Amino acid sequence: MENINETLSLDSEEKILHFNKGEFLQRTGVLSTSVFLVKKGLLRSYTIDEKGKEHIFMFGSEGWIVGDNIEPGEKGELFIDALEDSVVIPISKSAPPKSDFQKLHKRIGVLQKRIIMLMSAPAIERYNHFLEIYPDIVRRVPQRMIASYLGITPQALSTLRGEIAKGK
Amino acid sequence: MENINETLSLDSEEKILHFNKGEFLQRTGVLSTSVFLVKKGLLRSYTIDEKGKEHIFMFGSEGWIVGDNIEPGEKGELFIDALEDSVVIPISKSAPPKSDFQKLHKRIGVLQKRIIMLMSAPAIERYNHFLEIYPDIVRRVPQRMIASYLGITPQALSTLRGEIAKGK
DNA sequence: TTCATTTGTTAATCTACATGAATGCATGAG
DNA sequence: CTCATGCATTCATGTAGATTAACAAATGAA
Repeated sequence: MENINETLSLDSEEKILHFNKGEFLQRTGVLSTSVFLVKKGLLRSYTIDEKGKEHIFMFGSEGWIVGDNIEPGEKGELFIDALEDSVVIPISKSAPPKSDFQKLHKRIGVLQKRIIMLMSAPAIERYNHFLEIYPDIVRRVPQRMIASYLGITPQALSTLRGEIAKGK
Repeated sequence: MENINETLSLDSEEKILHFNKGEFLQRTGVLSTSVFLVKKGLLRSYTIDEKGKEHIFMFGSEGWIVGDNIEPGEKGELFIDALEDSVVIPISKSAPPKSDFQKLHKRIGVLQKRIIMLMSAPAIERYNHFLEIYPDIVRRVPQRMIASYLGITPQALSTLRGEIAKGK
């Protein structure tokens, strides 16, 4: 569940892309053919539901892969944007480099844990787990985004943090 | 989100394992080195939380991969057992066959959708989505397992189904 | 600097779903 | 077959977290 920090084995040609804070790497409804390895900075992927509410799917800082794993040929269902100025390497989904089953397995492991916690753990435990897993990200993004990632409202997170502070 | 029905490209030696209904392929706390491609039958993977409650992580029928994607070298956190007599092919996580990024991406896609729905959709929508995705599985497992997969209690699912029936 | 926007906090109320318990049915082992 | 166990349903009650709203502090653009 920690960073993926081995270097990725890459094909011959290796594109590097720069995105400024606030720029979009992908929008919902657009064909999605690659995922992004973050070399520097911070990305986030998220959906917007029919009520207009944002749900953050993943954060991705240095070493992580951020992407929208929909069926090949389908339109993406996630927005991906840069929360900090970022440098990324796009990785094709259809013709990937030799690499890196381990990374994919790791990624699946993170999602696995997330699902289990969404189903079985109350918000406060999910928050504490988040703090363990992403100690740095907590300091890099506003709380409302962490709430969104946890699947709760900013108000609920605020209250919950108040209780932690008191209980300590 | 539908079955993964292309044939998997495999290494030279290809083990085939048989499990009877009720048998375990993996238990929590045991070293987990491979995932399982289901050729026939039906598997399920699940955790048991500290209150003793079961949470189904995935069902896997023909063509699906079922596994416990924890860090290499870590102990598994899922139980995997056979809900029907099953035939599976173990696939190593550390030295995988040449195959099949597409399959992994597909698998990630399913998890992605699941997380998004757990965060954003009420139980009834998750249930309807489940019916679309796994029309067959609904008939193959008891309802309490579907409830578990959806992250709700059997009672809640029952009530919810009653409402759907009335509303129709 | 000034003003507008975003952020975090607190509090009152509402609701989806959990919990616990009782009941009737189906199933499978002996 | 018979009985025990598991399963689905319904109901009464409890609760985590949503919603709405009001306000203060921080941030950022002109």
